[in-house]
Amino acid sequence: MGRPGRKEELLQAAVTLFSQKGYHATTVREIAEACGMQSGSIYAHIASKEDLLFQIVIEVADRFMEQVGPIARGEGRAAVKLGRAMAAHIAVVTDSLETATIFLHEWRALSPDRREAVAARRTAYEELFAAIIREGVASGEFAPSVDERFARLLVLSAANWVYQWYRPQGGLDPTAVAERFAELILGGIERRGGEER
Amino acid sequence: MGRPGRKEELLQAAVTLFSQKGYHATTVREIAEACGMQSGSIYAHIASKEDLLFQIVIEVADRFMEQVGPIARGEGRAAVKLGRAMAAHIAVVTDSLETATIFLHEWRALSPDRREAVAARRTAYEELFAAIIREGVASGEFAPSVDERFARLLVLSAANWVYQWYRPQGGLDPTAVAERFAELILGGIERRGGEER
DNA sequence: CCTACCGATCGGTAGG
DNA sequence: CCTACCGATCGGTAGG
Repeated sequence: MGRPGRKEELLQAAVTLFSQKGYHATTVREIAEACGMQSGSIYAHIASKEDLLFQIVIEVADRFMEQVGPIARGEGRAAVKLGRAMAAHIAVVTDSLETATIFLHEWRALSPDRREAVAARRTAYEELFAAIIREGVASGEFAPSVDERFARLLVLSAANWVYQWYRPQGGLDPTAVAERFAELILGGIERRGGEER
Repeated sequence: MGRPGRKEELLQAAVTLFSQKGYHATTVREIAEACGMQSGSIYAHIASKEDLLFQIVIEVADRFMEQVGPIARGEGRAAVKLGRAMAAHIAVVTDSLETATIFLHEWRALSPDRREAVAARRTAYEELFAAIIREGVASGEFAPSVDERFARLLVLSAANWVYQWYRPQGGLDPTAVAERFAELILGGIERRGGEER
């Protein structure tokens, strides 16, 4: 045992270290030291190093789903929903940059069983975006030529890759990031016949 | 010494292992074993495990530059050049999927000096795409509202993320992948006033 | 949560 | 390129 919240301290230390150096390059000794305890003591709180990774990954996967799910299932024009879904996704990435980095970068380090569990959640999540795109095409908001799979990949590529370049100190508002991407993806970069979009 | 080409064998084994398990999870013993030698013998050919990683990363970085550089510096409409540049980039990713995965995923494992050298090449490379976008905006091909940075990020996010989902067995032609992305990015997904794009 | 320690394994070297 | 081996360090455990 020990004081409560001690496991959260370990998780937080693991988040910082895993996101900075990667899972394999981080040692349990470093995690323990960051919490002021001996390396062996860590196992009074967790079963294994991989458990820490798994908890981190699952938590952020759930967060993506919680934030984007209601938007995708809600009412409204597809273009608006797509913009909101992107904003919600990007907000999760930027607000939890370290955790999101681990989710997107370190899931390979999980054991096969757990990796599969994560992959299943991920597929379900991506389907939220696919559904919005399908709606837009069906309603005529989006061009009939739009390929559901590639449109989804484009949206999620841009939204995921944010973890690679976004730095909070950059002073860039997550909402602004999402808006620019949504504008580009919805309208395209080529000049239109008129000038509006 | 030893028979020539032995270093290339080691590099190839490292490529496979680094791309599958990651740099830190790969041991020099595995690399040596894949080439039928003892772990200590590897150091007759290379100075360190990190040297293998660095060579792999630099080679593919150069390949991106060689393939896309002439397109970016060449003549033609910006929209055409952007499509070609994307196609060239994606072809490098798909043709060298393992190497590209290491380049995009494992460069963090490099020592600070080498990481910086890679970052510098990367910045120069990204500038190729920025230049094409600038051209398109300047010539009026692209909308004046197009943000150079975000357009570049959108293009490179989609083109880079390919390594995360592309599988050669999928039977998907790299050219087709690039064409779909280019079409979506140039034209947008919203239906236009007319029906063409 | 500490002390003490485990078996395994790591990247790399010496000396041929 | 092998044999033999190094010091260090790894994730994790026993027994309080």
